[in-house]
This record gives sequence, C-alpha cells and structure tokens, in this order.
Amino acid sequence: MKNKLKVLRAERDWTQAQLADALEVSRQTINAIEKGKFDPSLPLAFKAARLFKLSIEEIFQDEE
Amino acid sequence: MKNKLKVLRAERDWTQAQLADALEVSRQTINAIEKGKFDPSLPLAFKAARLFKLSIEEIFQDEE
DNA sequence: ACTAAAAGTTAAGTGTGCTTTACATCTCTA
DNA sequence: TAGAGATGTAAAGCACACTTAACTTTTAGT
Repeated sequence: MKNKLKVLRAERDWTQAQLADALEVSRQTINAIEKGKFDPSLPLAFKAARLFKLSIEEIFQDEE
Repeated sequence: MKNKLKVLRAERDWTQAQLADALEVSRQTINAIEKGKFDPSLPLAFKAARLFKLSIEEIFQDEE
C-alpha cells in the first residue's frame, strides 16, 4: 500500500508530529505508515481523507 | 462504520460465502463486517471496491 | 411440516495496527 | 561546532482484524 502522506504534509509544511496530532495517532504511527511498514486501519484512512479533503483512493494506493 | 455489502450482495444474488470467496476471506468475516462487529482492513476495503467497481466511500461510510 | 441452504453466533488462536518509551541519526541554524 | 527540531528505528504490550471449527437459528422450496 503506497500513500501520499509525505507529499501532502510537505505541501502544508507539516511535521509528522503535527499530522499525528491532527489524526489523533502517535508520531511513530505516521512514520511507519509513510515508510510502508504497515497499512492504516480503515477508520484512520477515512480520518486522513477528511483532513485533506480528498478521497481515500487519492491518498492511499493499493498495489494490487 | 456502516457499509452496503448486504445490498451489493443482494443486487447480485450472492451469498455471504460467495462474497467471502471473491474477497478471499472467511464467511464469518463477511458476516461480522455486515453486522458491524468490526471494520475491514484497508486492503480488504480496496479489494471490495475493486470487486464491485465502486469507490471505498461508496461501499463503506464512516459514522464520524 | 421437512429439509437444506443461508445466515447468525461463539470460542480459541494468530497476526498486525497502534501505543509508549527510548534512543540514534539527520539537518539546519546560531 | 553545538544544540534543537525532525525523522528513523526498536522492543514490549494491548486491541482488533481475521482464522477455523462447531453449533443454532432463519429462510425458502417441495
């Protein structure tokens, strides 16, 4: 599962910690998701979509 | 997390077991998701979206 | 009413999403 | 070059996504 969190953060000049705060998860969780260590839960994906005003599919891309 | 799996199944006249097969999960998993016992993982949500040719948001609705 | 298939439910087990704590590395600027 | 903020990484632990197996209840056809 790929994702655009790092780019979306960069566009807004946010740190991992700031994004973590906005999504109410730990900084390590954001780091791990950005680095592809694991996939977010569906509720967390929805939260990110709401935050960035994008669809889940625009933020996260299934690699088959 | 609400979802339209039961309706989408009904439209196609599929059983829970058939949908489970198509999504490569157990029948109990489909039942539990339909009954709202837990949320699917993001990869499983993507798989369902591909299967039904719908967006994740069209199948699963976050209730806040 | 019988039967069979479908749906519902429960219990015990495995893997992973996410946590806290802690420490290491990188980058920038004073 | 020292220090601060940002990022990366690791370990231990908890909650939940998902499994298999087994059983009960509902639904529909004959």
